[in-house]
Amino acid sequence: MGLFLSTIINKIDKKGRVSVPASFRVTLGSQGYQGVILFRSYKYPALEGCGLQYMERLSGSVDQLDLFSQTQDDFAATLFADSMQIAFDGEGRILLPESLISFVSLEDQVAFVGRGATFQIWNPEKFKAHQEKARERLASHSQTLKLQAGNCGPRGGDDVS
Amino acid sequence: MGLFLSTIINKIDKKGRVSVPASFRVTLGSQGYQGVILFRSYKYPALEGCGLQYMERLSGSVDQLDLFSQTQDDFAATLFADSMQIAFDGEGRILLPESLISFVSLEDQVAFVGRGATFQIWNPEKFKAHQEKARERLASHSQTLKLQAGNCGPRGGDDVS
DNA sequence: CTTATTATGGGATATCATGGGATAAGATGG
DNA sequence: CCATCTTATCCCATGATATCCCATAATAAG
Repeated sequence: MGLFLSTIINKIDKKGRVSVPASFRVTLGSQGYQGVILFRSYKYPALEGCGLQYMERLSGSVDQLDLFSQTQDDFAATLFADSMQIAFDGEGRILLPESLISFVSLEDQVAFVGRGATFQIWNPEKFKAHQEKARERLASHSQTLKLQAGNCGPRGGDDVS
Repeated sequence: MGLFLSTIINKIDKKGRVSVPASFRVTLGSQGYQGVILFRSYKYPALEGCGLQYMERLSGSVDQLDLFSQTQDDFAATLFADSMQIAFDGEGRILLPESLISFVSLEDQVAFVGRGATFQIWNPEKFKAHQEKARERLASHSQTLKLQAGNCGPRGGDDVS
């Protein structure tokens, strides 16, 4: 499974269509579905995005929780209920529902923000401010990162809440 | 087998008919029956919904419980005795029995709530409140979900918080 | 510099959701 | 067994919008 890298800003038109960056489309398509899964972030004014395979893995994780347990119920009520599966059109665009456009305060541009195994969709101005804060935090704490061994690539640690 | 995702709100008419969302109809139909299985939730003022194939798997799980045990009796009394198999009409609608409408306190709108392998039917206002509580519970316990391994083989899952 | 790919924009068509009415089927009573 | 009533099923129409198709401009790659 490929990675979502870079931050790419595309336009959203009057109908709510936006081109998904070509590199993201390749990574998404390799997961078995020509489209995206989107849901509202719980932490930021942004959308969380991933491919179908990633969502199926999440689904498998929820299934491994005890059937009918409170935790399973709560994940289902938030994660699946909030997710939208949106297919690419012939030109590699998706149509964003008005509810998600409002949630993210999109105007005429959309920022696709790669996050390794997943990506986010932001209002570009808001993301800029968010990124500055992230840089400041890393700099002030001199944060480091352990490089994972092997050829599976970084899989975990992505924020979906 | 596809996933039930999103929350879609449709109208219920005077006859008790409601359109099953097109994406749900596709997922349900792929399970071998053009219709839904519905039964009353024992935890929430909602209906549990699934496809025929899922109900068959549930049946297989209950069959593995001890014959005549209290648990098996209880499951049988709730899952099977209470279940209704309702076919789509020509326009992709189902007719909800008055007993289920009352149980869920439906007025003029119905929320179809995707939950991965199954879905629920709620009164939209009640679901909104329920979803907020679920978010709060997940946030307050900092619940995490181990991402199920993909095709990297049987390694330990990674946290997604 | 040329070609290919990607992104953008507009319009037509198909699908979905909604609403109403006719007909058929099932239940009930005589 | 038949008649009647109720309601489930089927059929049709309409409006909204999602999907599809096409063209053009911009950018990336060779």
